Amino acid sequence: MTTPRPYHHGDLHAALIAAAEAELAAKGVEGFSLRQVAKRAGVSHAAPAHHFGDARGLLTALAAHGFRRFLAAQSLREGRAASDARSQLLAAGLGYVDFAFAHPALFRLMFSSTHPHFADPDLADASEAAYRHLSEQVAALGGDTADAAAVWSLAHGLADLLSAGRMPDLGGLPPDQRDRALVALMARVLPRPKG
Amino acid sequence: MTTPRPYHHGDLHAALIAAAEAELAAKGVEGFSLRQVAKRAGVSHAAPAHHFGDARGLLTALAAHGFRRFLAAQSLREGRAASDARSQLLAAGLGYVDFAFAHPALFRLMFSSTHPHFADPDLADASEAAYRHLSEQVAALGGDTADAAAVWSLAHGLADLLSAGRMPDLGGLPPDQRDRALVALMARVLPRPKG
DNA sequence: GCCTTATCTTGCCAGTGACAAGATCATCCG
DNA sequence: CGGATGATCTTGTCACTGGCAAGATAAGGC
Repeated sequence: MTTPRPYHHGDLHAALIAAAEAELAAKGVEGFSLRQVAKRAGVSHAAPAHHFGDARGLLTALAAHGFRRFLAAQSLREGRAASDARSQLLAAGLGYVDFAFAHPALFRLMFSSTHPHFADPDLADASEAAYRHLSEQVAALGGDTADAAAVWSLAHGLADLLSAGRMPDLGGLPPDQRDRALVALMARVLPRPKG
Repeated sequence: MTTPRPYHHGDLHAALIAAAEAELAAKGVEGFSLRQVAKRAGVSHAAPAHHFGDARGLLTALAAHGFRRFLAAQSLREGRAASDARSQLLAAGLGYVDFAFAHPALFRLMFSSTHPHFADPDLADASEAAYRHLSEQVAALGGDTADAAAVWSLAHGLADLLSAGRMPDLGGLPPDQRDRALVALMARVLPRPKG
């Protein structure tokens, strides 16, 4: 065999993001180590610097990648839901919680960390796209910015508390029952169809 | 003068918690350094170990201290509000957000960090007291556990997003307008007084 | 075919948390 | 009063971390 791994990796950029996500899931935001990421990717400890500058740069790229997958999680739920605006918004909310539940450390990196550089254009784009999606859905239901703030806060609070294990009663439910409970909660803050 | 600081500090336990809070506020959860805390308190880098074991132990104590002040922030608002159950619950919600806004790093340590040892009896007591306070207020309004989950999630989502600067429209408002907007949002999920 | 440039490695430095061993002090018990 | 015990604090060391500098290797332009 030998193939002692060529000096140039080929696609180290993508490999490092994948390794960083695995490292993040394993050790959490606080235990994240750049050198361990490099080891995971099979390169030397200084290799990431050339692609991302420093640890902050890598975490910024990872957060941006996370926001795109965050939207994808919502789209997945929307695709399985009825096409009316109300069902679509509730489905997006479930996707919001799905993502936080499935990737708690990444969710924290995206929403509860000061490490990523949020002014980075790529990250700003990705996070703004997520917010834009939400506000468009609320607008489609006839809601205003106050409605958007209510829906967002409730979904975010549920996602944050559930992913942190702070709501064991709700988080411990079987998936289908949990979904029904979440929908009932989120329905409370939807813009009223009339008056 | 001289008083070259006695070998024994006197109340290093409390001094370290105060120094840790200052360090946390200055550097955030991610940049927290035990050695810097020791330097702030004017003791050697190994002194904290005797009182808190390790860094995790110090952060655990700090989180517990934070939860007690968290409840105090709610009580402060409640004392200024009308005495009916509805006003009291809304006041507590404002206190919840006040605390997150005033101490964002500490709030993150309490709710979005894996560093504190949440099974620690002192910390568990303090955090359970906060949850108990909320659920009692919801019960006083005639609400059930679903109502409590809705109120908690909405208040928590608002606190988390506002303290992270993710809701500039709402967070940038002058305090009195912001309070009114927050009350209007939280009023949406209060248990309905009648059927 | 040579030179420039991008990619990756090795080696180094200051800073960190944990631990061990020793110094200082407070308190208890005779 | 005084010696012993234990709590408190310091100094020294270790492995590990992130960032930087210098060198090795490969790819691509001329």
